[in-house]
Amino acid sequence: MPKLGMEPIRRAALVKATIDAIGRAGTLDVTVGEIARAAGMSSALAHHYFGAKEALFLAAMRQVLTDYGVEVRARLGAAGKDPRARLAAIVAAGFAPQNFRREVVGAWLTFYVLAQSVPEARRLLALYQRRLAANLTHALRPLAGARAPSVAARLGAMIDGVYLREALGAGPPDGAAAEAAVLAHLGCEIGEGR
Amino acid sequence: MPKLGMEPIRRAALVKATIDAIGRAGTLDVTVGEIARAAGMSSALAHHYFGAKEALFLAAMRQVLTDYGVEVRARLGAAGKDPRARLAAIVAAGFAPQNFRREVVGAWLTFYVLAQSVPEARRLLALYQRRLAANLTHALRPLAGARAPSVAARLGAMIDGVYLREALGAGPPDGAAAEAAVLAHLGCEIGEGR
Amino acid sequence: MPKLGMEPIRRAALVKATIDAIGRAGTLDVTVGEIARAAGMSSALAHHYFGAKEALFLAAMRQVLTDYGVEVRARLGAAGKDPRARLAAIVAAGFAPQNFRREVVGAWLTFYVLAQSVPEARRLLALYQRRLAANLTHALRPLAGARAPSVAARLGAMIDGVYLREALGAGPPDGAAAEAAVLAHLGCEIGEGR
Amino acid sequence: MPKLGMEPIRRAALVKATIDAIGRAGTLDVTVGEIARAAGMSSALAHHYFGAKEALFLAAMRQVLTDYGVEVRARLGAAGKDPRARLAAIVAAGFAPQNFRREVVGAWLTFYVLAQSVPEARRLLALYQRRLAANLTHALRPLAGARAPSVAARLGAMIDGVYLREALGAGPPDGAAAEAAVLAHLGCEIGEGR
DNA sequence: AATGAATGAGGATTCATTCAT
DNA sequence: GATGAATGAATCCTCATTCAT
Repeated sequence: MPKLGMEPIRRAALVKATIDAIGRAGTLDVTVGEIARAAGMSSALAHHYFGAKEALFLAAMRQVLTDYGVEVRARLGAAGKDPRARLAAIVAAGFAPQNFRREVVGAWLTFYVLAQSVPEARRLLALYQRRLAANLTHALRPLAGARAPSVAARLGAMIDGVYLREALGAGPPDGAAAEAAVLAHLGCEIGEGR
Repeated sequence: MPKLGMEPIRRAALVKATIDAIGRAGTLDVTVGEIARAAGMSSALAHHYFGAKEALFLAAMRQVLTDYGVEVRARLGAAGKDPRARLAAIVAAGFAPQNFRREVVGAWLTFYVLAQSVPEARRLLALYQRRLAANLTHALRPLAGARAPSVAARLGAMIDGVYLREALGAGPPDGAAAEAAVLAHLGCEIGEGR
Repeated sequence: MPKLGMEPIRRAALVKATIDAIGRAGTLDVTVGEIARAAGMSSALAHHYFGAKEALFLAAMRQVLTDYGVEVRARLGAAGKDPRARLAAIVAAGFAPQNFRREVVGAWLTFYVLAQSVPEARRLLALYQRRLAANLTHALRPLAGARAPSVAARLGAMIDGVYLREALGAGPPDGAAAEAAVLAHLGCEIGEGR
Repeated sequence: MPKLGMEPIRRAALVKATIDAIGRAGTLDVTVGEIARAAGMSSALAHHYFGAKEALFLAAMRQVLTDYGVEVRARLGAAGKDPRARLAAIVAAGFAPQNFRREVVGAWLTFYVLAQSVPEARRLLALYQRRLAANLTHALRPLAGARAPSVAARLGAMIDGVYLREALGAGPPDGAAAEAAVLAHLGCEIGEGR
């Protein structure tokens, strides 16, 4: 008995199932059938809602980036005006338990790969990187002055690098350690905590 | 016109074609047929020599890691005893023109993904990471003392992060800029050049 | 023009086509494509329903054995209590026109071969042999007493031997002659009709 | 260093390897490569000597039939003139240890299948059956008179049936039991040993 | 809204067979 | 005499996608 207004529910379920499936498999080699089954529906319905597999992947990617963005904004809101606190908030957002689960980390990495062959994915990723850079630069301005952009670039790279390494670690990802590594780099760049 | 002793030649050609194909496509979704054709032979022959697609991928990965190792050793040999020079040599090896071509960088990223689902790939990557960490730690010992291991970990993450970002850059990868970013991080960690 | 509830229809059509194809070819070397085409569908659909070629073969084998079992039970039901009549019924079942067509006989032989390499096929065949032996032994008890089991074993072998020879005969299999041969053996074993 | 006069040796080795391979696998699905390797040579050489896979199979079949014929003649020679002894000799030949090994029995069965699709194989098998029938009929003449041909036919079927069942038995084939079963049938047909 | 039915296209893999050496 | 090299031709199987219900 199909119900009305199912569309958003179905879409969300599919997107979630996609992220989980990709993250768990560590590959983009997941079938629409698998995803749909995990989301409790037929693959035909998945196509009905997303039209094509790639669109489903992009929606999943968008979701991951959106979740991250939401987390960042929330933490920035709580961080107040202090630049150091704002930087810490941005960094912490990426390693917060919600977004730093194994599936999400695994999915993130595969999205980097997707970005190499799918222009829209590349655009999404570039957008994320620009926003991150902007946030970091803004927060760094009072602390690093003219060096802010280049420090932000390095900080962004550091975040990605640490993330990447966690994606391949054996055990469950360790958010605290990851965060500590990035903050150590940051402290060094802005002349603290040596 | 079959000749004798073709095996090593064919294998090398296939490995090279594999790296190129994966790097160019930015995906592991390349067919054995494509690769074989690029290497100038039938897909059946590729299977004859490698048995299965995965073995071909692993051979390609091994090659990339080997090439990197060779580069590192060569530069370390030329760097002499000075710790700072040795660190610079290790960093520079990763961004040297031979290994920092677009295809190689793209392939490298996909290998990270492969490592998520193929144990042997994971092992290879872990081996590379351990060697890198060991090299860095050793060179850092005189400069950072007890901090050497953690500095090495961060430096390794930074290298990966910068590499990752280059993999997605629009233009051809910029080895010099990448190297500069990593060295800036290093300088900061060991108290120079701010 | 897809309809609902096609599955049993398709499965049955595939099983029938498989028996025909194997029987006609006299080999297990029939492609899924051939079978599917003969059953009026794509090979992909055959895989959809059976998963793998072997499963299709086993289903065909099961069908042949089931058909035989049905025939036996029907004839036993009609044979009443008389042991001699029951034995004749069992023998006749194997050579009844429905099951003694060239394709079925040919298929039967190839299933013997399949049983040599596929455990499940071996199990099915063993089951058939046990049932046949049990039926024969039971019916022979009043006529052969303690000798019943060994007589049943020989009778079973005779049935198989006659079947085997018909499978290779030039013309269409001759059920009446085959049956007569087996009954002659039986008569001899239980002391009649010499 | 190729030697002269290798041809008969190579051919024999290939034929033997073929029988073994088919018997062991219980299928005709053995590759020329496997067989050639087992015979200690390249598959190219196998083709050089036999031209095609089917010819190799036929040669193997011929060998099996020849071996059987040799055995029969040897035992008939030793049996003297007594009809009963001659019949026993013919029967025993089929179940003699040399020819009643698992591989040979398995191969025999697959050859029956081969005969269904390869005319030359059918001819070979028919030849074997005719000779067997002739031998049996001749020996039966003094014992069964005009009934000899039909008794011979049944006896042949019995031999095949018992052989077939041994081919599928779990353990190693039991020649003695098989022979006993056939002889029991024979005794019954010619009025002995009940 | 939802799905079972259905398929075309494609890809990995196998293998008999050929050929130059 | 012998073989490594090489391939074309299959074949199984998977999967995204479409469609009628």
